[in-house]
Amino acid sequence: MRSNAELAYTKLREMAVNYELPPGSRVNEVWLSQRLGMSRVPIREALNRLVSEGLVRSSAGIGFIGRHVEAPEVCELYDIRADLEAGALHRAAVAGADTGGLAALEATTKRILKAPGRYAIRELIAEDEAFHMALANLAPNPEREVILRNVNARVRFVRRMNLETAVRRRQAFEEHHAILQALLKNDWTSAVNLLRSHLAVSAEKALGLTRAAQAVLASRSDA
Amino acid sequence: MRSNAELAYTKLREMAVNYELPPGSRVNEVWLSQRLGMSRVPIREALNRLVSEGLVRSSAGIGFIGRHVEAPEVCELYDIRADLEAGALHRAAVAGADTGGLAALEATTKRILKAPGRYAIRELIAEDEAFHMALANLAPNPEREVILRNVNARVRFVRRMNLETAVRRRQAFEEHHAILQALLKNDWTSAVNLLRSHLAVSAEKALGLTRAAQAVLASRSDA
DNA sequence: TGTATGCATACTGTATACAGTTCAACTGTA
DNA sequence: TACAGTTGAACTGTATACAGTATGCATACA
Repeated sequence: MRSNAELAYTKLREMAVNYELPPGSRVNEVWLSQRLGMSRVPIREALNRLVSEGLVRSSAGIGFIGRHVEAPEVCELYDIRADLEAGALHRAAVAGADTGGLAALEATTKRILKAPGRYAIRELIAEDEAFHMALANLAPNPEREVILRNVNARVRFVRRMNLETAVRRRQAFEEHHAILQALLKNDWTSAVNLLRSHLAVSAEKALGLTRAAQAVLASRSDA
Repeated sequence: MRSNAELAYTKLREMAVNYELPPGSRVNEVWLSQRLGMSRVPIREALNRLVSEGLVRSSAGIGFIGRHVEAPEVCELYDIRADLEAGALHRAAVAGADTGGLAALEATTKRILKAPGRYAIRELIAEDEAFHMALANLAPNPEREVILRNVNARVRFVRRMNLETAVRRRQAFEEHHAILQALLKNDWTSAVNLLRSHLAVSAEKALGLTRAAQAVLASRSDA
């Protein structure tokens, strides 16, 4: 039986990732407490964890504050992501990691490329993140995985906007395919270079979407 | 006036960094509450934040547990550190960052190299961390800085053991000096390579010290 | 009409209480 | 002597209460 604090953490983390905690404003603890059917204490415990994860802000005397889409933050997180993912792939190359396990990933990528338009955005996001995590985990490092999962969560909103058009979907998964082709040929140098380029394009697109993301959130709070 | 939760966070974080919370055992909340002169609530709020920062463990029904020195974790954190720091320096190179501000760092490094034995270990640790952070911040990225500060805190204990001998001190700061020399000549390629080598050596030394660190902690708990 | 002030309400931070759980110490038995 | 079961103290998770603070709103004044 999970504790109330754990339940609160799961729910509030999901809300924070999706910008459902009021961006730039105080998070109303009493309202959340009624909404989640528990006292404020486990909610505050969960919010404290989310503060350390960069998913909620806090301010003395004010309490907890919903995070906002910030272009500099998106940029910084994509840079971190690029350095950790490319670094991991380079480490896998140096270690001569077995790439056989990527065949399943290649099959999935091909299946998506056949008809990118018929996939739910949330499935594509999941596949996108799984692809990148699988590559990084060719050089296993649980601590790096924790950081990447956090970075993924924090940029998921703009990343998903980046995959809303068929054009961008096709481009992204074709780039995945090219990376996988290189890896399956054990052409590590090409794979690392292709990954870096892919991440640079993704960062540029995501950054370009921060204004649109902010507009979406603004219209939500007007409603 | 800082809140009790903030005071608790500062104090408990310091204790966690120094392995003063019982490694592998339950953290006694009542004892801490008496010790810090406040109720358990702000202490639990602080401990929750430290859980998300990897400085404390938690287990359902058991509560909070002090972290241990783990060789795999040290290794993983050093890999992350290497990828982020080298990545940052590479970004600074690409951006043609101004290295003029490093002259002060070079002066400090030279001063330490004159008589490494006369410095308190805590000063050397601070200078070591400041050196690396200054290099990383040649390509400013506040989110990366947060991660690096956390990684530094988590490996500080073994890192400090690595600087307890004059031999290792001299070696480390000579490597700093070489990196700075390359940077002041705008030889970015050499600087990145020297930094990578330096970090690899540091990782190896730190990893070699995990057993000794574990022994130190074991003898503490026997006392 | 705009701004300042006062007040009431809502909210935060945290102390305390309590039900349920964990664990160390003890006892009985093989 | 070792081990399983029991017991009770200590501990955790969290609900509730409350003092202090933030904020929104109403009123007064320039």
